Amino acid sequence: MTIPRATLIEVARAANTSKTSVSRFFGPERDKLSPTLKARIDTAARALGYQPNLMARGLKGGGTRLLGMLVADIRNPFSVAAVHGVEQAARTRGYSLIVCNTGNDPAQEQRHLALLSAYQVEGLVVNAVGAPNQVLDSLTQTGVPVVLLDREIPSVSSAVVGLDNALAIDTALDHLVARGYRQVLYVTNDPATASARRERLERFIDQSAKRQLTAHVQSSLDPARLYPALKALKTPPAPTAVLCANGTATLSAVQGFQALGLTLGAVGLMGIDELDWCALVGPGITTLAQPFDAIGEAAIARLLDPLGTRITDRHAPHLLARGSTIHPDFPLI
Amino acid sequence: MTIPRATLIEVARAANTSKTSVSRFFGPERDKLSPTLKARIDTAARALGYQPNLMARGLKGGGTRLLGMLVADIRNPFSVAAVHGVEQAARTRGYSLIVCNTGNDPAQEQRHLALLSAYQVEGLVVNAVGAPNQVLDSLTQTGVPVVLLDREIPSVSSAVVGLDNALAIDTALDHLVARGYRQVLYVTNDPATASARRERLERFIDQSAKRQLTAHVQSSLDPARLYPALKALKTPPAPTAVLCANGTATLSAVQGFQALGLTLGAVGLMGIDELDWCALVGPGITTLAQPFDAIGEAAIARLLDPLGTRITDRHAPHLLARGSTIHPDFPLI
DNA sequence: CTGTTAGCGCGTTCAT
DNA sequence: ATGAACGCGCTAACAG
Repeated sequence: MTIPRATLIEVARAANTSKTSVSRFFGPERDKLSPTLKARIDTAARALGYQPNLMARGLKGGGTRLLGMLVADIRNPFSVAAVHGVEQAARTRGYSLIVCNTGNDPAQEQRHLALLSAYQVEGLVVNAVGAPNQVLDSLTQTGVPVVLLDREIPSVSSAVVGLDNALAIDTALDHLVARGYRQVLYVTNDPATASARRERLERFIDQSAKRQLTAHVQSSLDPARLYPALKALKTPPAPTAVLCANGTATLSAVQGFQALGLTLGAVGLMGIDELDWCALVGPGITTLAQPFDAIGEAAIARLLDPLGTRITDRHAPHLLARGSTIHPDFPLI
Repeated sequence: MTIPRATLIEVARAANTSKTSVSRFFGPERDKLSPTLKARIDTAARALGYQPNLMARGLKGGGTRLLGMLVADIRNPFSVAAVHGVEQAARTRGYSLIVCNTGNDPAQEQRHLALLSAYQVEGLVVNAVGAPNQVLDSLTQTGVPVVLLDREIPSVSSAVVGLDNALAIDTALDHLVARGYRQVLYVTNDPATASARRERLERFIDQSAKRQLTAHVQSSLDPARLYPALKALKTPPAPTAVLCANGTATLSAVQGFQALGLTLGAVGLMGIDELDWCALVGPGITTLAQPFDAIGEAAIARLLDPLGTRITDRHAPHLLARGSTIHPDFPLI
């Protein structure tokens, strides 16, 4: 009982005209049609419930108006926000987005990349997990623009769009210093696997020294390694804060605080990435929010406006100061 | 400097054979080729970096292997989990997913539906916000299977896959009763706009009566209306709990608890939908988690296995009991 | 302004 | 086992 979908030809027949005119009616050349013809086509198309087949259109060279996005882990709030930002920007320009989740698996990443290319996407936003050089190179070679989101890939020269990591670290340290903390433990998950984590870590080491802070680094979120590091903060020699490299690290740190009975504020806590619950835990957790709308817009702009050399790739974070960085000895006025 | 993507014909030429053989090589008829030919084609294709054009394939009737998913609000954790579940199930069967976010806007919903149909998706998973009867009907009429996720649509007969709402409410009430609560405030956002909310609310009214609980309903999350309702719970006549219809309601309730100084447990709190932070707030918030893997799998099964009449559409929640439903007068043994 | 013709890249008969 | 020819739905020259 399934009626096949109406085609251009059927509409043309019903409207007593040719394919071309109908095609024009749905394209940018609609003006070049006489009012009478337009009316005829309109009624015919409406009556048949006609909808252009975007696939066939893409075949000829009209473009698929499809963009691909590769995400490391869709369940990570960072990815969700990024997808949303990119999607918004894409829709604004009349593009749709195929989102693929790699689940942090490089093999999946390769497969999905191949798949997206097979779907003739006109551009690709990649939040990489592995280093799919080959695929990406062959892709750019065929003229498909690629933008890297948050993470760069060794030997891939595409633009990287994301947070200004150096500025983020600087902002965080400035805030912690202003709030009276003199010693900082930096908590991050494996810096080897993502360029953004490396950038942040390096900047932290560099700038904490410049600010004369006592700095420590904990580069594993495994409780067996993280908790001892936190425990050492219980009776600190100076006001001490924990700075978390991203949302995942913040989550682990908060769990650690609760498990070990640390008091938010007495030991400061601050994280990069804003999460739903950061305002809810205890006195609220101070965070640096990423401007995902701007980032998504920039990614799409890089993809679709090849001329745009003045596009901002590195975006400033937004500080959300809350109770977790108020030390009891330095209450706010 | 962009080299156009290699086509079937070019591979054929390079391998000194015909289009057909190359086509067979990439299709299910690969066995029907002689080993020598297979080898020739393989090297040629590899050398040219050939990848079949899935768009062109779809044109002839081979199917696009594309599925569409429409989501009410991608930033809602419910949607994220649902997308993930559906995507997993789709990939397992070799299908890709175009995810469209309606942002709770019925107009956008209509547009995206039209778009997905234009992309020749072979099936559609819809988490509706409005009531796009027309589009959906014409879609099913052309043979595109549709599955409704969580929310049914008036006068659309497609299967609805999601949580077993009645069972969820029953489970919640049983838990609250077992934990000693005798009075329950049910907090929900507008029940008019989503069938799942209605189902839950009705079941709550029905079953709370059956269990001889004193029941109240608060059907707005606006602080101006919600907070007074919560305030009334501060000095309750009997052990009282708040039951939240979904993650959004839980968030609002927690904020209310904090703003009004209610103690979790002394006033019980329980929510449908598990969220990252539920384990972190105070003594932890008791929730009912939705089994999204099973739900996604069921949705895809309904779409792709037309024979499957034994598919389970309504799925049992998973109780995560935590401290927010431990009343001080009834500590656990 | 409008219609005619020729592909786009691929799967699919139907021959060989 | 292999290849030639046709058509999918549409857009892009190219006429009128």
